[in-house]
Amino acid sequence: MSETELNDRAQHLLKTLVEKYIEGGQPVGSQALARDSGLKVSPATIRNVLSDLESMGFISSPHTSAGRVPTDLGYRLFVDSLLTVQPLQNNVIRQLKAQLEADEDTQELVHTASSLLSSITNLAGIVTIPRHGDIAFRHIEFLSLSENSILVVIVMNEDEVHNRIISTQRSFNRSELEQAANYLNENFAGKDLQSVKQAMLDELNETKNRADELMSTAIDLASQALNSESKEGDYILDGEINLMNYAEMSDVDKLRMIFEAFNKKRDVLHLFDQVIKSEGVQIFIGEESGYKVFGDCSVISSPYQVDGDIVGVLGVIGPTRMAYDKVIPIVDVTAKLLGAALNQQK
Amino acid sequence: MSETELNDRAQHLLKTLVEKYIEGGQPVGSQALARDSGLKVSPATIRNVLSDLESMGFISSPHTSAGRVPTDLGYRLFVDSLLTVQPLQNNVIRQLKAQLEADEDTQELVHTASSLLSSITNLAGIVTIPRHGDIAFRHIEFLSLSENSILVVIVMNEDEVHNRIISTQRSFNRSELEQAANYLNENFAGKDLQSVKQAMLDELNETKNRADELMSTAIDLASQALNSESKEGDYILDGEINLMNYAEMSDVDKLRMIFEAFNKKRDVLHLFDQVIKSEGVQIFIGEESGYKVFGDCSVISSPYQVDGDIVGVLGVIGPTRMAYDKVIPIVDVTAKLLGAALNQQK
DNA sequence: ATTTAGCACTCTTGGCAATTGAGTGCTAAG
DNA sequence: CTTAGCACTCAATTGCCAAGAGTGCTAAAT
Repeated sequence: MSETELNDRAQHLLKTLVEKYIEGGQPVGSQALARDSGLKVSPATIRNVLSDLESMGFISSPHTSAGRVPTDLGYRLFVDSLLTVQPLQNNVIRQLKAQLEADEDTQELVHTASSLLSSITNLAGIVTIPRHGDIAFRHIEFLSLSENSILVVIVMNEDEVHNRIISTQRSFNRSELEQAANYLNENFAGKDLQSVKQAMLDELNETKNRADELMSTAIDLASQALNSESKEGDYILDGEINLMNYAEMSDVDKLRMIFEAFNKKRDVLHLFDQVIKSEGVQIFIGEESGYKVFGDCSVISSPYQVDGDIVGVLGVIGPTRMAYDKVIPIVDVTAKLLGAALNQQK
Repeated sequence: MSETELNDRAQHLLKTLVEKYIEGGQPVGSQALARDSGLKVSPATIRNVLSDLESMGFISSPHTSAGRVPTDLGYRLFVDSLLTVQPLQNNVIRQLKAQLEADEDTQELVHTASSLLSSITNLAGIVTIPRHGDIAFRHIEFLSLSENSILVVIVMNEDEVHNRIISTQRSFNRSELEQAANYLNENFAGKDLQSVKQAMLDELNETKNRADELMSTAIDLASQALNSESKEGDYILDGEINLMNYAEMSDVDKLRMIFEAFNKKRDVLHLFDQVIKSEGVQIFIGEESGYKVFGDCSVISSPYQVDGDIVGVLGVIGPTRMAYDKVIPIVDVTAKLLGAALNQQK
């Protein structure tokens, strides 16, 4: 059989093989398949099929006398066209909904989502901090801390509070700071962050001419604080420890590298950048992710949206051998429910 | 030899044994000791001494034909009276100082301290959030988010900003909120948090009579927000991953339990509670900590103080077999420098 | 009384078959 | 195209042996 297309039987066998391997973690042999596939064929026949599947790259055997194990490609075919996803249990949905709706602010929400993902799937849960295309400046407050340091509190969007301490050349008294804050609040509240920045810069040039030092400094301070607020992507991780439960992660070295990657964040964010562009659940299997560290892992992820705009990505990461049928719908609805909860908050 | 007191030679041998074991990680035998102890005695003599040390519980042998390994008790004697601590290199002190002084706020400082501890020692660094006996109320701000939720921003002490969203029965307009904030800021700024709370409660009763609804609500809001601010002990952990580098931690199960303990925080905080009461560096070796999870770990910790008051604890945690002579002084000076940096910030 | 050499003993470690068992690939017959 | 039969491969286990490290004990030496 040298066709490129797989016939039904081959597909069915691949499917049961992957299912059995996911369940048991042991290489699956022809006997076991003959017994459990439901097909009325002998092990020998199955061996022929397996041999084909192997030469097509869907499965491989660790060594001669072991059974077969799915390759990344095998998993790929499995999730793309063989998988029958488990319908999500109602109580899981209810649990998710209840927990997410209880939260009051964005930060909490993101944490809860991450924690729910990890605890329900027993994998590591990741949720990126949502970033709105238009960050609306809302309110600013200056507080003098000492001679030459000022605490700036900025509220953006609905409920995001940021605070930064900035150093100044000279000291300001309370009324100066109050005036500056008032000025900024009255003129810029509700405006888009980008345009605020621009307006501030323009203003800065103008006021410099007018030598209105206070305003100039106020603007300076605010934009300093705003600038350093471009944290540009961060995520909340939860349940990394779950990964330690899996046999395929029993190598401490591998584990360490994965944990290091989590700490550095760069790679994970990069990976998620690809997800943010597309809709729906996205799956990276093993090497597909492009990162060697995650060579034995799969990532199941989905963007989530507020107001129809994608504002972030969430997902789970775990061993390649994971229960895709259960995890995929969980990631899917969590993304939807998180979006809904964020929407409601407005 | 059945004395309870150890003679000089026995002490010296225990010392070199511990040193050699810390260095090499292998059980140390009589030959090795005869060679490296500097004593002019034969292995046979040393064996006699080792036998005594073993029966006194300071060392033990994994099996008959292996050398000896220090027990927790052996380590204890070692750190208590045999250890010669390494004087800290000047450039390490300079590095610590420079990095800590660069930080502007308490949060940053605590993070930096934790990160420095872990990176210098290659162990896990822990720093508890400082807690001042008198938390001074400084400034409050209300911002209406929606119909029935209000964002409360409270600044306490020098630079600690907390924000909370609270739900309200009815909606407030901007000037109402401004008035309320002004009232609180004018009357309570600078006061101790406890007395503010009390004053607020008193005020609340009064104003209820006067039916001054706005003030009453303002006070209510503020105290609600303040109440939920009693997070009562938390710490910043850094470099857990370092622990994965040690051979004695190569058991994934053990590692997982330790990481779980870090996540739950309870046990670590409990342990640190004992440190906060005493001055100077405190060491828990293996089982001494009282927590099975840390049975193979030692904790080296020290309280740190601001204005002469102990406000927190920092330390490192790592395998029992660690370089005590180097780590102890590092923890010591880090505690002092963190205290100094916090002081300076005021 | 302490130290030490000598020696028997114990226990781990590594290497080297031998055996077992699972699973395969091939071939020839159905 | 399917399947029974069979030889073959390879990992995993077992038992065994030798080497090496280190000990404890005893008896002699200091």
